[in-house]
Amino acid sequence: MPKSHKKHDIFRAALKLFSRYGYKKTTVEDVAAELGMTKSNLYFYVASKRDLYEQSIRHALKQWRDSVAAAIAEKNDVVEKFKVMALTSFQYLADDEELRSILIMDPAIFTLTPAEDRFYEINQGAMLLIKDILVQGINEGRFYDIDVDHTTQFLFSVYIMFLIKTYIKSEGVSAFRMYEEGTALVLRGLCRSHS
Amino acid sequence: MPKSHKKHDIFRAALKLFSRYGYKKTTVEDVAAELGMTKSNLYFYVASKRDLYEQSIRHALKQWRDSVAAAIAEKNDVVEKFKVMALTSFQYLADDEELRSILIMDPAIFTLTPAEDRFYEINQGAMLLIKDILVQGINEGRFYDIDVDHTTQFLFSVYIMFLIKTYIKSEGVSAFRMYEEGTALVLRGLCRSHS
DNA sequence: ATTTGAATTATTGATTCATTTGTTCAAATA
DNA sequence: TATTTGAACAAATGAATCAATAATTCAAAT
Repeated sequence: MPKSHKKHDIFRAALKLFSRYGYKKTTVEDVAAELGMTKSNLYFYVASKRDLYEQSIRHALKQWRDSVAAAIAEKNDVVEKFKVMALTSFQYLADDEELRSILIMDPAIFTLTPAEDRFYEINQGAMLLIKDILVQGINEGRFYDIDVDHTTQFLFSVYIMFLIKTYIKSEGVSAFRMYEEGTALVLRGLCRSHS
Repeated sequence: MPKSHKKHDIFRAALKLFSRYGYKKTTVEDVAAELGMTKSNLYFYVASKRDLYEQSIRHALKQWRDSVAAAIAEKNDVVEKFKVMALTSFQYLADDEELRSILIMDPAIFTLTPAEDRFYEINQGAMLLIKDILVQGINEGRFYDIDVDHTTQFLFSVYIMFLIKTYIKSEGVSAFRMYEEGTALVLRGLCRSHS
């Protein structure tokens, strides 16, 4: 079995247990047992319990981002791209119960501030998805000639805020309606002409 | 001295000490001493240490809201009102160092979720300021015919988010530029015609 | 109506200790 | 060589205790 696939199994097993019992209550031995190996062998793949935890989350976050990127790639029209991005990136969490559960137990994973973001590179990748759409919209003359970087940061912050509101604190339906209304408002603020 | 003015003094003194030492490190006796009274007498005005703390914050938050309301009342044009609201409500904290300091020590004062908001009524008042502007804009035909309640919630959430980013985590200048860019974007999304 | 001193009750912080859990590593195995 | 193991060691944790500090009450005084 290739090592990368083995790591995939490890991270998925770890995520499963961490999401059920939380970081503290989950022992390295629990994870090893779930994988049918000894705990000392787990240390062949990760540096520490903390490392196992962070890498497991990293792994899940990357899958999320790639899934959104794939959905965007299917569209050509900028406005469609924007809408798909807003929707799928938001909906994704509804399906991954384990990741959602971890996020609730460890809300610091979603931070409003880049400086204390443990998953900075991954989120940078997510912001790039937004930025590319803004750039395309501006180049095609469909979006106003805005400050791309600051608007990207603005939109990403709003997005993170809604994830927190919807999934971490669970405002559910109400937050989703706000998200719809907000997305529409923002899209009007971006587009030169409205249909 | 009227009782309400006495309470004002008490809350201001308490805020001063709480902002300097934090909730735990500040004793009821410290506050009493600052006011030149005994701690048992302080209990004539408040129910508990917690009550003293919460009321002090409540007091400060009300002043803030009233200050913003006054600034808005000076303008007639909706767009001007919106701009003034966005600016003064954001700038206010820059001047009240004590409140800012408390907010940093107790970030839960600003929550993204109404359900766990200890200062719900006060924030409802703040949201009313936004709502009134939206209603005026729609009635005058200058804003799109949006869902007022959800848009109000959306804008208030975005506003709180920026307060957190700017004053609690201190992203300072960068966050302020985002706020400007965001405000402009939102205003374009609201307005029917752009100049 | 407001203030006080003294007494009571509730919290907190420091300390200890037994137990669990995280981590390392030399030797074994495939 | 890459992976796995068991045994040993080190670090973290939770429970229990206790003294000190701080919160709260209240009858009496102003």
